[in-house]
Amino acid sequence: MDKDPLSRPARILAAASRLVAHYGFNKTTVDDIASEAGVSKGAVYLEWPGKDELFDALLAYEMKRMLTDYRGRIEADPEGGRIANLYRHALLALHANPLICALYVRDSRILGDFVRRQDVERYTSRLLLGNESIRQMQAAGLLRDDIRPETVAYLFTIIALGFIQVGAVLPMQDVPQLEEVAQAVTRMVEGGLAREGGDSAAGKQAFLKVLDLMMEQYGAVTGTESGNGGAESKENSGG
Amino acid sequence: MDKDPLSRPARILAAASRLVAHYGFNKTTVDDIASEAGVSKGAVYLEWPGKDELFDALLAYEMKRMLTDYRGRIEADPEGGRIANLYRHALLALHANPLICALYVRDSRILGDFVRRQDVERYTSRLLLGNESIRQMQAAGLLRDDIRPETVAYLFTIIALGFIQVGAVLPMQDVPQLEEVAQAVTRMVEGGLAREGGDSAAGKQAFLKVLDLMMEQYGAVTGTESGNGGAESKENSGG
DNA sequence: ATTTGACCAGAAATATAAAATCAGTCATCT
DNA sequence: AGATGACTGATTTTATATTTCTGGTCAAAT
Repeated sequence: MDKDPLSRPARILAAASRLVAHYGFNKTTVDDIASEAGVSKGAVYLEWPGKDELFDALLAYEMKRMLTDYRGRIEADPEGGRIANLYRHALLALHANPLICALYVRDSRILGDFVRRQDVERYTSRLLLGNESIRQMQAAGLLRDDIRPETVAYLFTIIALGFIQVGAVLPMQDVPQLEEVAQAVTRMVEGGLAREGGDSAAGKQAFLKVLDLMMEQYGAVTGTESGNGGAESKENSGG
Repeated sequence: MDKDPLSRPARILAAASRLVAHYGFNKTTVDDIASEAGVSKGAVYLEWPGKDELFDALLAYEMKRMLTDYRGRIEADPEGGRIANLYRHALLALHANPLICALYVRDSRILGDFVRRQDVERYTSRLLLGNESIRQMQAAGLLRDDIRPETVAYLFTIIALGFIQVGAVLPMQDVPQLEEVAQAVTRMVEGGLAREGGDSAAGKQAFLKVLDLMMEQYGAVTGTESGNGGAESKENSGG
């Protein structure tokens, strides 16, 4: 721990991520973040003009981590271009990032007053598979086209919502492994929405391009140069 | 309105249902309920010893309404015994009853302090398709048996959760019709979880028996003798 | 025998003041 | 320059007093 490879802003964001994901925006002070990152409070204000801007940068940082994770999962999957796998990886990448989950479901315990001051819509609006991507999948013959793209997007939103919140609101006695649930969702999407014989490889490439565009949206967040952000392998199943 | 066919306790419960669904348990006073029902406060205490007991009766009343509605939908559907339709009707019956929805997702804005004093688990635990029913469906050859019943139940819970909450947490720009979403869910379940060639009629009969058992659990709530409770045709799609 | 609504005690909401916390600054140190 | 942390005013939290509200009762009315 004597030499942290991450740049200072990245260390601050990582510290903020840990604290905010646990205590929420309101209960996390700039002092907390600074000492967690091993710097002084002044150092934080050398990077960002205020707490709101830091939190803005944090969300962009986490979004990039999540998208990087998502991209990795798709690339590693030979059938990653199929709609069911695309959605499955989206669910898992989302699930692996508590802060983006909180953002997605607008968890006011985490977002606190920030949700009132800032516009969180721009993050959640094109978070999962958007209407355009779904249309693309239909064009590539990977998704049935006798169902409106808006309906598919809505359905995907519903399942993602439930997927994220089920642990928090329903402490069920028998919680299956995360992988098991993800497989069941995949099977449902594959069986009910996918189309046979589409060009999976083309679909993957097309979607990776969409992901790249989304990544660009969040700009070069200060201090994410070292590594991909390390968002992988954070999958605990229970709630 | 000069002669209400409902008995007094039923009128009180119906009034309570309207008020509690809108204002929540905490903000609905016994006086409010009494005047909404057109009786005095004393009359309420002639039926139930206290507010908690009234609310208990209200939940049982609404549960019976929802189950009656559910039963009606299944009976009216020639293919109502298939797992996808069974689940679809469950979603729609659930969606049509705001109070049971609130109970299902433990909406503290509606349940208020009641959730702390009373055990709401006993309602939600066997609300939707339970593990036993799912096993039954597998035995009847209507559901693939290469997936654990617990996983199916969990998946159904996830989708129901998202289905209920999507309107509240995500004011999307393009909200499809309720029927359209329900059909998409049906298609997914049918394509991904159902099995070809099971005995649909037997499945329906078996499940109707389960429903009857559930209904019995909630006993003869005072004042539900007239009609089935009138839970049908209350489907607005938006949130 | 039913039903009512004024009444009461305790709970909840509101108001006010005192204490603690925190976002942001900047003189100082390295 | 680069970084720090004591300092400050505004905000939040805590504590306390006061008022309003509401669950439950019961003598009186129907």
